[in-house]
Amino acid sequence: MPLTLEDIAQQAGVSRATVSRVINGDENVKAQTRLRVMDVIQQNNFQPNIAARSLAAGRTNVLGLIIPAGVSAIFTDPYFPLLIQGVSSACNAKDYSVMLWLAEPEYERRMMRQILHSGLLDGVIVSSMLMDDPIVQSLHDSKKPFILIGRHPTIDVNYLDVDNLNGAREATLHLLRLGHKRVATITGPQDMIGGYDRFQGYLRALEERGVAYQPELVSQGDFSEAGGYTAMRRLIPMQPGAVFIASDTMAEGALRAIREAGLRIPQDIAVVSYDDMPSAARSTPSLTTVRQPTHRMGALAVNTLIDIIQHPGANKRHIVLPVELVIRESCGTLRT
Amino acid sequence: MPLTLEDIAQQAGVSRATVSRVINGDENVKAQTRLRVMDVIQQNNFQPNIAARSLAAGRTNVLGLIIPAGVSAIFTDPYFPLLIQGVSSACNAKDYSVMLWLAEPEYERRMMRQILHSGLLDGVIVSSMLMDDPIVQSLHDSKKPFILIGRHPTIDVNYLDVDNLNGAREATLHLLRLGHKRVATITGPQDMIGGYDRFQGYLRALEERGVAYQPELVSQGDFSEAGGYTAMRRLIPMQPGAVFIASDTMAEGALRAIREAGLRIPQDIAVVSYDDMPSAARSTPSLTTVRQPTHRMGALAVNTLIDIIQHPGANKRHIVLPVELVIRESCGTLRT
DNA sequence: CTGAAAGCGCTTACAG
DNA sequence: CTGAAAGCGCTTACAG
Repeated sequence: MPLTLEDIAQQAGVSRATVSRVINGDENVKAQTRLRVMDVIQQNNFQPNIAARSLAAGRTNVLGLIIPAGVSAIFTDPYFPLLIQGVSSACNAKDYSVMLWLAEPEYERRMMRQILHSGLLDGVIVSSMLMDDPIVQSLHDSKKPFILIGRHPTIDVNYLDVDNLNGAREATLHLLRLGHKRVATITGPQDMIGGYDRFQGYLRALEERGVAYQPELVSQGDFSEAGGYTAMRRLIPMQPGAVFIASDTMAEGALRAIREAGLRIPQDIAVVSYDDMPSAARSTPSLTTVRQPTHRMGALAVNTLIDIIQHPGANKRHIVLPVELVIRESCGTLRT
Repeated sequence: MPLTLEDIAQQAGVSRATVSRVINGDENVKAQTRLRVMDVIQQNNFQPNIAARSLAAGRTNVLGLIIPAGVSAIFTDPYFPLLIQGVSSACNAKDYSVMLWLAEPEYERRMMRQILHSGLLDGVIVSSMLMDDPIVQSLHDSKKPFILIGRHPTIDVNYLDVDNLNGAREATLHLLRLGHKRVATITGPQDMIGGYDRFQGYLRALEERGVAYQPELVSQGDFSEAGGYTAMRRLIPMQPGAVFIASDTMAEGALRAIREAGLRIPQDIAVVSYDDMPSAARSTPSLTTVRQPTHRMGALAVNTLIDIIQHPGANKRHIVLPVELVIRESCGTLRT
């Protein structure tokens, strides 16, 4: 049987209240007592029972990470492993644990009940949700601390995002400045905020340069490799000279479609994409892409959420990280 | 405030013991009472407090999934998302939740304490461990139910595996039967059981066909795309006519290296790989590969683990799933 | 078939 | 600075 507070207390010659105070960093313990208790804890490799703590104190040091399972990109996009790694790593450092929820529609009610009422989670991180997903409203209506990765267009929530609009705008401007007239785009799903904002950034760039928006140069993808492939095949007959693609993973699929059509990159079609995943530099040709700090976002979401938990009354956090265009081969150079 | 058992009991006009029995499927409740109680539960969307249940009953309906964070392939190999999805999905169906532990060496002691002593987990699934990882021994020494994905060479544990040796053997035999003399291999790490067994399968095939083993035709990878690339570059000067690669993801890297060297697939170098990830069929050329049911393995691990939890005394489970060679373009056809 | 009661292992006012 | 005690919300022998 695992040891209990009581066991430690006996060995240290104090009450279990004192042991509890030591463990929870309460100031009001004599330094000498503290040391003695910590010694005994160390020696026994003691770990307090989380369930008991949760019941008594109402906290568990467990955070939930919710990702919709429906997103087909979850299998092909390194975004998710990177994000999960960032979340996990920050949790470890802060003595929190991660509960992973792949949100499947058929279990959504169960999931929300568990999250909101089971008392298992101190807070929740939500990533890559559809904008109209009722989960966000449910969380917002509850007392449960949570943070979105990706801003929300209508509900005032804590969120962490990258500057998608400006990233996409810069990427598109770069292609326009290189002299391309027919700059197409492969978008993400328009019901995901990241997909939406990146498309808006594309439009903004066209507008700034006085280039007319041409609907036939827009092809919607789903952030997956296969979706990028299909979207590019629809685009090729429109003879774009360049294309801004809303994710590296879709770009991989698009490159495949371009190659199959017997066209060259960047000579026939120049490409700029988004994410700067580790694979972008290894691609053939290497991808010019907008770098976002995915791993760091995961970690920052954790730290912000913990801060939210500890300061329940504070204002909503709106954190927007800058992005950066990384220029490689796929966009080509100035057309002369 | 969330409702408690007591609230439900009052509304239903019974004691909280009876409500508890209904929730936990105890037979000894009159059908009529059961219906009444279930009605009240439904109406209130009641969810029992997990911490309290855990403390009282010693179970949480939470399973842990441990994956070593050190594996570089975790970012590039769709194996992990697929496995996680399988685990998550099966847990949802069985009313369990998933705690994800990316095992980072610096936090390993903390992790083991939490897993073994915090009372948070009913059981643990461990995937892709190094063979000599002390986690396995720690779990084995504890009372905590657990199952390995991938067999263990020396410790008698519950495990679920695919027939790696025979899969690799079939893959290699296929290349030999096509008439190749110099069949190379890119292995996985030899301190991971999957990497080891697949290399043994390669050796077995050579032996069966009376082909001498040539160490210069063996190049070790790490299950990542980049590792496959590097390993293939070492192999190309040895002029292999074919290569068996221990994962699809490494094969992607190897294809890149072969292309860069100006060689054709399969005409100059034939390729067979392992996993049959969704990307294998989309690759150019499409990959001949050994199919393993990754998603199903995740789900089966969950169901087996739950069974282990419910039958603590039973014999150790050793489940080995069959694999199947899927023939596509990358292996070419009979040389004439 | 049902209820009263003990107890799971913590935290935290409260009193000193 | 420390301890005795109440209480968190469940489960489960035990008694009837």
